[in-house]
Amino acid sequence: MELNILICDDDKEIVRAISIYLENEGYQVFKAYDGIEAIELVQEHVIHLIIMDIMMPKMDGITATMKIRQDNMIPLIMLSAKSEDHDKILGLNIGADDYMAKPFNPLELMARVKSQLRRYTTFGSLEVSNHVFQTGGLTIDDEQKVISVDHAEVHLTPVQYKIVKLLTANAGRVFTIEEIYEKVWNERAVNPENTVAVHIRKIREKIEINPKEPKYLKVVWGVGYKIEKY
Amino acid sequence: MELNILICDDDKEIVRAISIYLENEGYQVFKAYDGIEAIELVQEHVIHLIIMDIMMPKMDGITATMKIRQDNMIPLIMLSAKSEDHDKILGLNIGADDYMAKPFNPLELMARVKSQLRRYTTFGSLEVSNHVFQTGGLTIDDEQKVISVDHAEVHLTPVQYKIVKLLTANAGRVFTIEEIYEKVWNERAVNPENTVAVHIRKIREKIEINPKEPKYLKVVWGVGYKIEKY
DNA sequence: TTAATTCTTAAGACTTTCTTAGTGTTTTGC
DNA sequence: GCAAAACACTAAGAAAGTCTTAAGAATTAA
Repeated sequence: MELNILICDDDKEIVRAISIYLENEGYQVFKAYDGIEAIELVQEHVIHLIIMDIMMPKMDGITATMKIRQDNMIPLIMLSAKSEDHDKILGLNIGADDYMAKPFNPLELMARVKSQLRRYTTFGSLEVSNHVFQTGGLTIDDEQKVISVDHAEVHLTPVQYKIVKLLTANAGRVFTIEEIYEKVWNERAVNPENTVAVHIRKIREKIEINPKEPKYLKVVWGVGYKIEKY
Repeated sequence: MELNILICDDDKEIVRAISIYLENEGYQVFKAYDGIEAIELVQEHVIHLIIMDIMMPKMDGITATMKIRQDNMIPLIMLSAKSEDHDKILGLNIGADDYMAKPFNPLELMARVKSQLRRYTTFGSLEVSNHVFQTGGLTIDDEQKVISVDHAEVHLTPVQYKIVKLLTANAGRVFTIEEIYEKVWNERAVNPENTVAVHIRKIREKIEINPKEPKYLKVVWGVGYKIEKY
C-alpha cells in the first residue's frame, strides 16, 4: 500500500534531505515550502502524514495545522521547530500528533514516522507470510480471495473481506471500531460512526450459522470485535 | 513493558491535562499534588519518571527531589517551573535529569518524556511486549481482553476489567478506593462513593469460588484492596 | 440504466454502570 | 467488655451507555 507523506519546510535543503530518506523507505513524498502550499496539497491529494515546520513564511505550521483540523481533514501531523523556538508554541491542543525538535536525527525521524503510520500498515507487521489463515472452521485464502466456513465457500464483498482478513490474520486480538476503521479504510474515523457495526452484521449473516450467537466473530462489550482463536 | 510516570503539581488542571497526553501514549500515570504525596507514591510504587513542579505547598519540588535522591531512589526526575523562576540551575544540581519552563507545550513535553525514557525502551516508541499478567490461578490476557481463573474463562465488563488489570499488574500492592477510582475513571473521586465497592463485589462474584472468603481479591481493612500475590 | 455495494439513520434491545439504602463486620474509646 | 463509630458488603432498581437491526439513500461498478 502506498503511503503519502507531505513534507513542509521553508528550508529547501531540509526538504530535500528528508525526502531522500522517506523515498528510500518507499513512501510517496509531496513537498511544500509554506503553510498555504501545504493546505493546497492536502486538499488535492490523499495525504497520510504531514511533517511540518512551525516557523514558515506566509503561513506558519500552527495556523496550517489548525486550518487543516478545522476542515475536518484527518492526516497525521508531526510538527517540528528549532529548540530555541519552543516558546513560540502556544495554545494547548491544536491537533498535532507528534512534535520534534530540530535539528533532528534522521533515524529518529524515520522511527517516529513509522510509529505514526503503523495504524495504516494493516497486515504488515502482524501478518504471517502465509496466504492461508485458519481458525476453527474458518479458512481464508488470501491468494484466491476466497473464504470458507466449514468447507463451504462464502462470498464476501471487498469491505467485508478486508475486515474478516484483518481479524482472522490476528485471531484472538480485539480491535476497536476505530482501529478497524483506520486499518480497513486507511483513514482516521472522523466521528464515531456506525458503519463498522453494520458491516459486522452483514458478515455475521454470511459466516455464522446463528448470527445472534456468533461462533467466530465476537463482540467484546465496550471494547470492540475479534475473531475467536481456536 | 509498562512504564509508570508520576506527575506532581499543585495545579490540578495541569495534572489532568498532562495525564491525558501521557495515557494516550500508553504510560501508566500516577498523580500527586505536593511533594509529600509524591514521595509516598515513589516509595509504594515502581516509578520510572517523575514530572514535578518546583513551587508547591507542603513540600516543594527541590526538597522532594533531594529526599528522593537521598533515599537512593532512581526514578528519572523532570522539574518544571514558571520561566521567571531562576531555580533552574539549582534544580539540575540537586539530581534532576531535565528541566522545563512553564507554561509548556504538551508536544514538547511528550518529546522530552520519550527522550528521557528511551533508556527503558528499544527504540523511541513504547512497545508493549507482554500482554499477559498472571498471579496464582488468575491470568489476564490484555490482547484478547480475557481473564481466566483456574483455566476457566471469565467475562468481565470494561470497568471490572480495568480494576482487575490494575490490581493484577501490581499484584500484592494495596490500592485505596480513591486510587482505584482515579486510575480507572481518570478523575478524582469527588466524595467517598460506594461505586468501587459495588464493582469489587461484582468482580468477586465472577472470579471467586466463595465471594465471602475471597482467595484473590482481598480487602485490607481501613486501607483498600489488593490482589493476592502468589 | 441496472445491479451491487456501501453508508447513514434511528429505533429498540440489551448491557453496563451508578445510586441508594439497608445490613453486617471490625475497630475504637470508655 | 460493650456501645458507638467507622468501614465494608449486599441487593435492587434507575440511568446511562453500547450494540443490533432494518430500511432506505447514496455511491460505485457493470
